[in-house]
Amino acid sequence: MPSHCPARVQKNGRVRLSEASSPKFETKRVTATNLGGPIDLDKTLLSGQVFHWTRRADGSWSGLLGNEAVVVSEKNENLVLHQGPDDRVVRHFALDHPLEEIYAAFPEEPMSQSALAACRGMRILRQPRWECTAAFITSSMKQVAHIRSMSLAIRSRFGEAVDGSDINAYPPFEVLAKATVPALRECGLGYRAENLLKTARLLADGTIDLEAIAKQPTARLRQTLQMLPGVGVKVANCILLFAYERLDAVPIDTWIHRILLAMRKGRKGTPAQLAAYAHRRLGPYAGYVQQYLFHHARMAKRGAALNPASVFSVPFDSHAPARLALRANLRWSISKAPAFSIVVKTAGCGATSPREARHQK
DNA sequence: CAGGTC
DNA sequence: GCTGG
Repeated sequence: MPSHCPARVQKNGRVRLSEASSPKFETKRVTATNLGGPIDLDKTLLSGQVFHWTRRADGSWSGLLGNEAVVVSEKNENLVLHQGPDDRVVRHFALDHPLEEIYAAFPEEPMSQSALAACRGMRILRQPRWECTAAFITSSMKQVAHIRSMSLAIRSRFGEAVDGSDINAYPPFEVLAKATVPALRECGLGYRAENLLKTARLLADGTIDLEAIAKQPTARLRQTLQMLPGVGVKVANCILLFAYERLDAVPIDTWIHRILLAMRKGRKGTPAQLAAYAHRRLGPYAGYVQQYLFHHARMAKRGAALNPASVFSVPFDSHAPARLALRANLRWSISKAPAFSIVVKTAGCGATSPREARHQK
């Protein structure tokens, strides 16, 4: 692709954002009728599955798909493509995922239904394998915002400029394989630098081929991925879900861990037992359910900081009306659906404050 | 204290 | 055990 053209993009990255959105780029409208279902772009790109996209003042999003600049926005719940290769963009945003079928498979359980009501339209992307693998190797014990800053730092330092984009492409593993631990640490990786470097080298010398292993069944693929340094069971599940379209894979991080405990009314268990429970309880699209629960819980906490009463003192049952209204006429203009409470011990439908929940842990 | 790993 | 939002 044309990524070797001399970049019009300066190093300071402050390139003609206005030009990228100027009328010289034809605006194509991707409608639900010809290309699949609707999408909630904000929720999709803010849910911590991909980290380099930037929301602009006008609400559109700019990012990269491999080595190609992409600009998209949302209109009437449809994806609007302003710039980028349409076929690949549509595939990336997974507009063919059968959302209604997926929603029908969501568990009849208050937290899942609450998350569904709040996050309708959020899609799980089909991400490039290496970029996704690398991003989640750097993710351990990091906040989403910092994973993003590490990704951008690595792109800026090691990646190639992309015509029409203000950020660089993610460097191929062949490039990172030749990097050094100190250089990677300067991108903010800390102890993760060594893992990313070792993984890049394993891929560069052909020990593991991220494309070739895609045909492995999920359990085996998970084991294969865990051969990479820095990839444990949680990160492996993230890669399975976000880069190998294994929609039943359930990454269990601290958020999902707490939520699963709440679903089990506080009953603990080994990691394997919780994973088994998650698959039983969350169903065939467990990975989708997981992503909705994750994003909703994070947003609920953010809201709680602003207005604690509005989020955490809502009993589960109070969501029922909104839920029913939703199902009645599949409209999803609910951007302010009530959040669920995360409680470890639920006595009836009593509200539990976040502080109490924490103490009960 | 944070989307864990070894 | 690294490190920043």
